[in-house]
Amino acid sequence: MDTKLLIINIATKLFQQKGYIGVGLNEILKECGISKGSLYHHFPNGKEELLMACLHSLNEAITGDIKEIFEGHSTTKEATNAMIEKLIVNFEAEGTLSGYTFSSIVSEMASLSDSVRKACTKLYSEIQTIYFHKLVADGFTNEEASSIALMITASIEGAMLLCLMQKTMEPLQVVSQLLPQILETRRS
Amino acid sequence: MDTKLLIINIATKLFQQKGYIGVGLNEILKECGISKGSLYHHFPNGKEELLMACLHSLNEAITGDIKEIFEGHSTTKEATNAMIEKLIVNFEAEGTLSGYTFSSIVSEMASLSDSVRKACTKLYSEIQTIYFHKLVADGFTNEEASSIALMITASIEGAMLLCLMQKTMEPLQVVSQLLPQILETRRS
DNA sequence: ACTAAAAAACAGACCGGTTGGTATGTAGGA
DNA sequence: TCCTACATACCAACCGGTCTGTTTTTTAGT
Repeated sequence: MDTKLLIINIATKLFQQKGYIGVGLNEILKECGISKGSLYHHFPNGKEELLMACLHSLNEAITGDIKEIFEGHSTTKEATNAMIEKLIVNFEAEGTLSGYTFSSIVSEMASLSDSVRKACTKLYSEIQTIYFHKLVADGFTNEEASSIALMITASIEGAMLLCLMQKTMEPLQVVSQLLPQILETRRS
Repeated sequence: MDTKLLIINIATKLFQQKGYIGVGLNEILKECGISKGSLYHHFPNGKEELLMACLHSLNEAITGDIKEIFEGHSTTKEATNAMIEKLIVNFEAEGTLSGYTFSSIVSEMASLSDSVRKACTKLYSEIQTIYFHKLVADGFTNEEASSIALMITASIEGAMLLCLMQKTMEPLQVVSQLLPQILETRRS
C-alpha cells in the first residue's frame, strides 16, 4: 500500500512537470526504485489508470490547499491575494510552480482522452466552487459569483502558464494586482 | 520551396492540436504525403528545427490577425471583445480553437528546451505589445497599459484552456464580459 | 504455536511497435 | 556535371504492455 502511494506521488510530480506523454514508464519506475511488475500490479490498466489516480490525488491536494486559505480569510479579495502570494513564495523557493497546475496534462489530453478531460473538468469545477461560495458570502449574486469564479480561475491559470514560460513571477503579481477590480463590482 | 511551406503549415496545425511530443514525425510525413528524406532536406536539424519554424510562422499569423482586429476598432475594449468574438465564432465553426493558442507546446517544452521557451516568450511579448500600444492610445499610463496587457493575455489564454477542456465557449464569453471592468480603470 | 497453503507484492526478461535520426540512392532541372 | 529535391532502407533507443517467476506477507488448519 505504501508503494502505491509512492508511485502516485512521484508520477504526479513528473506528469505535472513534463506532461503525460512526456513521461515514460521507465522514468517513473527508476525514480520510484521499483520494477515494472510492481507498477502493473497496482495499476493493471497501465499508464492511463495511473494518470487518473494522480489526478484524483491532485484534486484533493489542490482543493484542500485552497479551502484552507479561503477559510482563513474573510473576503474573496484577501483570500485570492493570499493564494497568489503563496504561489509566488513557492515559486521563489522551489523555482517552479508546476505543483499547482496541470495545464500540460489538460492541453495534451483534452483532445485524446475523454475520461481524462472530464476528470480535469471536475477538478477545475471544484476549485471554482470554493471561489463561488466565498463570493456569494461576499454579497454577490449567484450569476455574478459564478462568472467571477471563472474569471479568477482563467486569469490565474493563464498567469501561471506565462510564469512558467518566462521564468518570472511578474504575471502572477500583475494578476494579483488587477483582480481586485473585478471583485469590486457593484453588487445588485 | 512549396514543400517546405506545406510541412510547416501541417506541422504547425498538428503541434497545436497534440503538442510537440504528442506528434511523431511519421504522422507529419503521412499527412504531408512526403518522405523522411524530404523533411530532413528542408530541416536538417530535425524535429526541433521544424518546431522553431512553426513557432515563427505562428507568430506572424497570430500577431497579424490581432493587429488587423486592433486596427479596425477604436478602443481596446471594443477590440478585445471583437477578438474574443472571433475566437468564439471560430470555435463554433471548427469545433476547436487550437489554431489560436499553443499552450500545449509551452507547457510541454518550457522545462525542456530553452530556445523553444524563449521563442514562445517572444510570441506572447509581441501580442502584449499590440495591446499595450492601444491601451496607451486609450489614455493609460505605460505602467497601467503594461499590466493590463498582461492581464488580457493571461485571462484569455486561461479561458482558452478551459474552453478546450470543457468543450464549451462559456469561459471565453465570461472573460469577454468581465474584462471591460479592468479596462475602465480611472486613468491617472 | 507451528506449519502449510494461498494470496499479495515485487522483480526482470521479453514483446511488437514506434520514436527521431542517418545513410545511400535517384530523378530532374540548370 | 552538379546541385537541389526527394525517396527508401535502415538504425539504435525507447515506448507501453505482457509474461513468467520469485519473494514476502497473510491466512487457515491442526
